[in-house]
Amino acid sequence: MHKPTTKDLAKAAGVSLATVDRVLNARAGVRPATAERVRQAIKEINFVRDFSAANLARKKDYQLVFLLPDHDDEFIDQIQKQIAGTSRVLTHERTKVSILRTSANDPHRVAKEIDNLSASQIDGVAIMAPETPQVRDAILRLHARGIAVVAFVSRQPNAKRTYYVGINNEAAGRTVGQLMARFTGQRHGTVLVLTETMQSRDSQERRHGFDAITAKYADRLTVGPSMETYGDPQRAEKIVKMALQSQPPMVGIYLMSHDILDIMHVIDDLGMAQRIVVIGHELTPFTRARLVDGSMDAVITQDVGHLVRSAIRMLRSKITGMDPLDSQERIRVEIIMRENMPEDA
Amino acid sequence: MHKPTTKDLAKAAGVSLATVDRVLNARAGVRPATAERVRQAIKEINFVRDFSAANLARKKDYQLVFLLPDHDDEFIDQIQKQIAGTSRVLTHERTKVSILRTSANDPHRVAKEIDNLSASQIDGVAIMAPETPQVRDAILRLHARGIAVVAFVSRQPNAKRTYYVGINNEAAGRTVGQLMARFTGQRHGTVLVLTETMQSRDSQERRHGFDAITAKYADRLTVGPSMETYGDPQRAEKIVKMALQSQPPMVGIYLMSHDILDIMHVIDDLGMAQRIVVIGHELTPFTRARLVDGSMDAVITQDVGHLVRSAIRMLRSKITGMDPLDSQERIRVEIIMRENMPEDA
DNA sequence: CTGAAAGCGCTAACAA
DNA sequence: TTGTTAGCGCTTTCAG
Repeated sequence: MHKPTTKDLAKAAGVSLATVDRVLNARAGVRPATAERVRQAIKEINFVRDFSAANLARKKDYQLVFLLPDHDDEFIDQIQKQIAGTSRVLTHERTKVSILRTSANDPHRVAKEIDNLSASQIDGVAIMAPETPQVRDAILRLHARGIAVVAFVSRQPNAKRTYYVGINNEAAGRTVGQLMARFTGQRHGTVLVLTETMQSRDSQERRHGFDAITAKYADRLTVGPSMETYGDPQRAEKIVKMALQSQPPMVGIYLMSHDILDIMHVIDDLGMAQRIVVIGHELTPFTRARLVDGSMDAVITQDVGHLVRSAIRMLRSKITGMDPLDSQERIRVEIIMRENMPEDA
Repeated sequence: MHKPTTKDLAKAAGVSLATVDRVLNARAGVRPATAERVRQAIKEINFVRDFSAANLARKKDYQLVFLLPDHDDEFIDQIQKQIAGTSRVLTHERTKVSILRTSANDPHRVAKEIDNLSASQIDGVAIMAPETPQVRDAILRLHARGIAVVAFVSRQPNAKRTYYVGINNEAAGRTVGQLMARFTGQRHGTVLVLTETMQSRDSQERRHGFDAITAKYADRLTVGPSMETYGDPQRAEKIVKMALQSQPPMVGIYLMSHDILDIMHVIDDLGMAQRIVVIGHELTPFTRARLVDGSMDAVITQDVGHLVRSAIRMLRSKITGMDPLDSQERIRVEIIMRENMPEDA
């Protein structure tokens, strides 16, 4: 027998195609009894919807937008590139995605931007923005308007029902901790933790995971407090120089932010990268080069292409009601060294 | 303006829908001049095909098969599970995949099986089998019959035009080498390399990569020849016990095959796993447990779900002529430790 | 509240 | 060699 279609379903339930369609799409105007009859028939004949046929008939393009911080760094850059690279494939899936940049540090502006979105013809939004009450509320407003939302790269734990597409930052921190411990061999010394800011929840989670592991090595590793650079190279330099004086001597540096160009240049200038274990986040052209020349030892990263595709799939599945393949959506905490660096950009 | 359809294309080229369809699908019976006219029009109006509509109209299911070795181990098991898990999603894509098991060590049987396939109603095959002349020829016969083929997990470098879905084994070996060097700290000692067999090209590639890195640490690491267990626990035990006598003492073990249950039990019984760095391949329930209890230090793996999906996508794209998104198909050499172990099975 | 019928973009007989 | 036409499985007016 062939796979049952809406026609079969209509026959089985003793109704017309239109009615079948109505209950399939949970539209109003069907007597509860009738609806129930259809639902029964679905079980009986084991009906499964053909979504591509539905999309074809609907003749509708799904409009998605990525809301990204307007601050420019390599990581954001990669995200943009991946979004662009995906769009060709998306044409075949009746999906259009655009990018919107907004000031990451002004919660009100972000919230405003989100509200604008909910007014326009948008079906889904991936939001990358620090968690704030304003943003959280704006997200809830999106939900209320029936617009699909996912939290992208930055978790939004207080915006209920908001799926998170991104790495588990605590696991990432733990992983760095373990690598730091192992890569420093049996050496005794201090470890410097450097970040742009500890304001963000991501940083806090990473630090938490990092400490959980390094605590086990307290007999030989002394981990200082997280030093914040506020994106200021001068400040970064002072911090690193200071740390160099420490007793016992410095054996490792954990670069916690993904924006680490300035900091790495400072470390370079002091000529210590080769002697010290340096571990950071995100695989970018810059960190890639550092892994190759040995000035960084490992990078913890999330596959940006996967991140983008996963966000899109999740949005689409929320919009169409078709549920996703969970195992495909899990974002892995990847360890990259020179030896297992993927070849492409 | 709306996205151009075949109708627009027909109008633009001054031909009928049927003719458009013929050139789109490279079918015979079109005068070259006419075909050219259509091709011109495609450029001009920037036409892109709607594949899901095409599939709908074709009313055809794509039949794919995975040809797997009939030897049972955890890795094969995971592959089967992932194939099963993917099938739900595949229903929406008009794709049916089945699994065929065959004796991996008998090239003639494998080739026979492949030939049978080419007789039946199959559109694409993913083949996991050691490279042999027989298999290579059988694969070429598939190509000749217009059946899509990919080499799955095992490369087929001599079967021309056969795309490989799997990890770069040399890079995997290099990665293990680097981890071994770093995880052993500054210690001096010997490293045991254990494998089921060195017959397979995969093993040779891994070994090659491994040596390339450990050679740099020759001053403190002595790496012995690859010891083959032939799947015999007794033999494994003898080898390991022998290695334990070595001077300088053993500091690490590289388990090169993915079938390592027996070997690990031997290592356990000798009570040395905790003192020695043990690195192996593939994340399975078994290796997962070893990472947790600390008897293994790291595992190099390829995401099996990704592997399966990628093979399917490549086959489908070969069949439909729709080209894939390269960046999505790159299979990564993943490093898994206890800290970054993905949660699910 | 329910149904009949036209059509989404493409394919595949069947005619011409 | 080319065109006409009836669908594929589903949605969506528009009547009833």
